[in-house]
Amino acid sequence: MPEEKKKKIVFLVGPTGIGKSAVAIILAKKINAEIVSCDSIAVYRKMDIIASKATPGQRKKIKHHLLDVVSPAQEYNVAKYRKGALAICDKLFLKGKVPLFVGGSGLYYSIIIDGLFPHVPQDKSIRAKLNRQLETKGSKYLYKRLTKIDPAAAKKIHPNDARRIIRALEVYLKTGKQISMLQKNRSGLGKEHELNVFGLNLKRPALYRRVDARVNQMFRLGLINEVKRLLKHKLSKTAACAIGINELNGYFNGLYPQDEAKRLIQRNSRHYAKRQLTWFRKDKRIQWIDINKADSPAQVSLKIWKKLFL
RNA sequence: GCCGAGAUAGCUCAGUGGUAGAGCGCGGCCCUGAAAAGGCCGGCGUGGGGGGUCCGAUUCCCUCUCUCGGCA
Repeated sequence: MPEEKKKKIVFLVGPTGIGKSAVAIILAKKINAEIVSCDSIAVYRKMDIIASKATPGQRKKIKHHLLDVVSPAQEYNVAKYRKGALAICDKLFLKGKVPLFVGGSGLYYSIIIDGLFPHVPQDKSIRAKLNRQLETKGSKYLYKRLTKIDPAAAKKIHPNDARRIIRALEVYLKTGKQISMLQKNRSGLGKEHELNVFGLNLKRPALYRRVDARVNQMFRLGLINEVKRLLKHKLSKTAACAIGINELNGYFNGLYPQDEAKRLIQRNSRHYAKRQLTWFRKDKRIQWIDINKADSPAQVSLKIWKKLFL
C-alpha cells in the first residue's frame, strides 16, 4: 500500500492572535514534530515583539524553524520561504520527525501545499520600467496591455490591482510566456505527502478581543522601543509592511498621539485577521477546531491529536 | 422649574413633504516571487414614543420621554 508510505505533514493555521503557537508546542511534543514557522514577518531578526515570535523558552522545548533567518534590511518572499521550508522538511524526514507548519501567512501555506509555478523571479529593471509607466500612465493603461498579452490573466485581475498587473506583465516580458499558462504548472507537498491541516477559530467578537489584547501586550513588552530600533536602519520593503511599523512611525513623526498608533495597530490587526479567515475558509482541506475561551492550549492540542490518530 | 438646542446606521453627523445618505466602524470576497502586502464589493436603518395636518411625513404642527447647554 503506497498510501501507507506517505510521509506525514501537519499544518496548524488560523488568524493572528488565536493562540496557535502555544497549541503547536504541546502538539509537537505529542507527535514527535518540530515546528516550521509559516509567517512572513517572523523570518526577520530583531522583529520579535512585533511578530509575536515564540520565546526562547518555548524554542527550548521544541525546535522552531524559519524564525530569524534574514535581517530586516533584506527582502524576503514566497520563493525564498518555499526553498527554506522544503529543505527543512527533508531534514526532518531524515531524522524521522514530523514537520508541523504553524502560522497564518495564507500564501506561504498554499505555496508549500500546492506549489509555486517554476522560477520566474522578479526582474528589477523590468519592474522599474513598469512602475514608471504606472505612475505616468496609470494602471488602466498597463491593464490594457495585459489584456492583449494575456487575456486569461487579465480576466482574473482587477484593473486597479496594479501589483498583480505588473507581475503578470513582468513574467511575460521576461519569458515570453503567459503567467496564466505558467500558473497551471505547480506542484506542492500535497501530492506526495499525507497532509493534515487544522485551523483554529473563535467567534469574531472574541477573536477581536484577543487581537486587541495581544496588541496591548506587545506595547507592554516594549514594542515601541523595538520599532524605534528597527527604524534606525533601512528596512526592506517586505519587512516594513509588518503591522506596527507604519503606525508607530506616524506617532514618532508627531502625526498623532501614541494611543492613536495603538488604535491603528489594533484595527489593522483585526482587518488582517479577517482577511486570513477569508483565505483559509475556502480551503476545504482544513479541519476546523472552534475554540472557546475556556479551552486551554493543552485541550486544543489534545483535540487535534485525537483527530490525527483516531 | 424656566429658556434654548438636539434625538436619523455600531459611532460622529448631513439632508429631504414622495420611506434616507457621508466618514469612520463592520461584513463579504479575490489572491502564485512585496502577501502582516495589494485589490474589489456591500448601508448593515421600526429616522426617540404617541397624536395631528396632508394623497403622502424622517421632513410641518402638538405632546410626552430623554440628552446637552444656559438661567435659576
